[in-house]
Amino acid sequence: MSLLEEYRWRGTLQDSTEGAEAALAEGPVTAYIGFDPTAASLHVGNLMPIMGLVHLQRAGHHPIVVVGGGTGLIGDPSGKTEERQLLTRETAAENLASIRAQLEHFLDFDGSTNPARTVNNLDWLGEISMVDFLRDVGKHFSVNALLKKESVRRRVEHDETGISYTEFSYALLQAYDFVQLNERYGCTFQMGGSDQWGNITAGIDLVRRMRGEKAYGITYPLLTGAGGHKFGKTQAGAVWLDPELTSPYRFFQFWMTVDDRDVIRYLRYFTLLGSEEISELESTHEERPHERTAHRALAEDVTGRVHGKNGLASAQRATDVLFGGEIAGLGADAIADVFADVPSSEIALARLEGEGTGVLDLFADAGVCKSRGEARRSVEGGGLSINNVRVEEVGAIVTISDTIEGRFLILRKGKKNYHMVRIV
RNA sequence: GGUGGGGUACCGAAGCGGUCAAACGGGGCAGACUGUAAAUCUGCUGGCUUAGCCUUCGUAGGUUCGAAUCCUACCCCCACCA
Repeated sequence: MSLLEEYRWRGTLQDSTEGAEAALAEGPVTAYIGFDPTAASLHVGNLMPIMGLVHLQRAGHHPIVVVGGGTGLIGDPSGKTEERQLLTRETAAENLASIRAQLEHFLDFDGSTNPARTVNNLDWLGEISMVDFLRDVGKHFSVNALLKKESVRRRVEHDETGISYTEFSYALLQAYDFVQLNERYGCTFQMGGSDQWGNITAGIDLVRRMRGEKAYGITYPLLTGAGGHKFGKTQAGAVWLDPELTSPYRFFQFWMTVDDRDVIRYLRYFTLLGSEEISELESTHEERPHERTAHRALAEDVTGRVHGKNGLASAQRATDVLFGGEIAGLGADAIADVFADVPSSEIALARLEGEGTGVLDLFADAGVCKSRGEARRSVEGGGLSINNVRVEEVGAIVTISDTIEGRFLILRKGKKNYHMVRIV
């Protein structure tokens, strides 16, 4: 199966420029995707492009990840209604390093035949002089055409926000990236989200004009969840790949609670499972949805890739206990293990001795509830429990005798928000 | 710069002297039902030492027994005009 056929059945091919398929069929090509170094970690929203590169590399092509240290300093106006906050060079460089580390879970950077590589476009954007840039690059762009670009026009038409000259120039920089990558690495492909179409074609044109070479582009669709929610956002914010920001347990749970209508699609997008396996999961899911087979497969595959065997194992252990068995039967050591990934806090032993501590304070201090008032309301609505026993009274008192072997308290809000309090 | 309109809780949006911690909708949280799903129904959605008290309606002052509501100044936004 060719690369584009792979993308097609997975539903991750939105569009491709003319001749792209033939060029890919001829032999290994070098292709790139750009990532914004706006944060020190990638999040699940970046998985689509990452998987795009994974398939590319598996098909024997050469992936290049461009972390936009230079363009990140400028800001892409696409999809933005307001001027962006600019990054500092230092931040961009730090973020780049940690992003690269995360990508190593997906791509092979050491293989001898077609290793992936990361490059920072600041390497050339930081060097070129204004005069050279305007003469060599700017000359090829018509302002008239730029003004017609959707991303620019929307901003130009809105007088209030407008667009700065800086962001207006963004498309030129990205196009110039393509030229540089073509020159340095023989790169002839660019991939990106469908909102990048304009930037990609601008790059292709510039490669043709400045380098006299034919280049291609393909785009993937922008992701939306079935409920119309933004993909990858939870009430707690983005779902990050960094275990410090989103624990493997939470990460696993994110996939376990995906809307039924999305789960098969996500299996195609975010796992390497083949079409037969996915079809099988699909029919299992349709016949016995309560078994959550498809969700489990999705969560296991993605969590395993991002957090490794150990991360996946601990997330699964916690999930099995929390959503299957009883906490009551477990010893403190087993609990410590299971809850290693669950959010936790500490409480002084002294507060549980004698008088003990009120449940409202306990939940508020642990951060499970934002305030005592919220804790009170949750108790009234029957939403809180300690060690899986529902809290019935607003005035309930917790003492050392309620703890698990004097070491832990397991707080829960709602059905799936667990929190461990360690007694110190 | 001129004229008119406006800034209310997470968002949108009512309120226009007391009965306003502020209608309604969305979102969020929780409960029920299920399957850790969706849909639906129900409750909650400023804080606290909770029959009460405290802080909130752009900012700062003022009038009044009493202000989100009236007055003054300032800041910001929107529309039209220049």
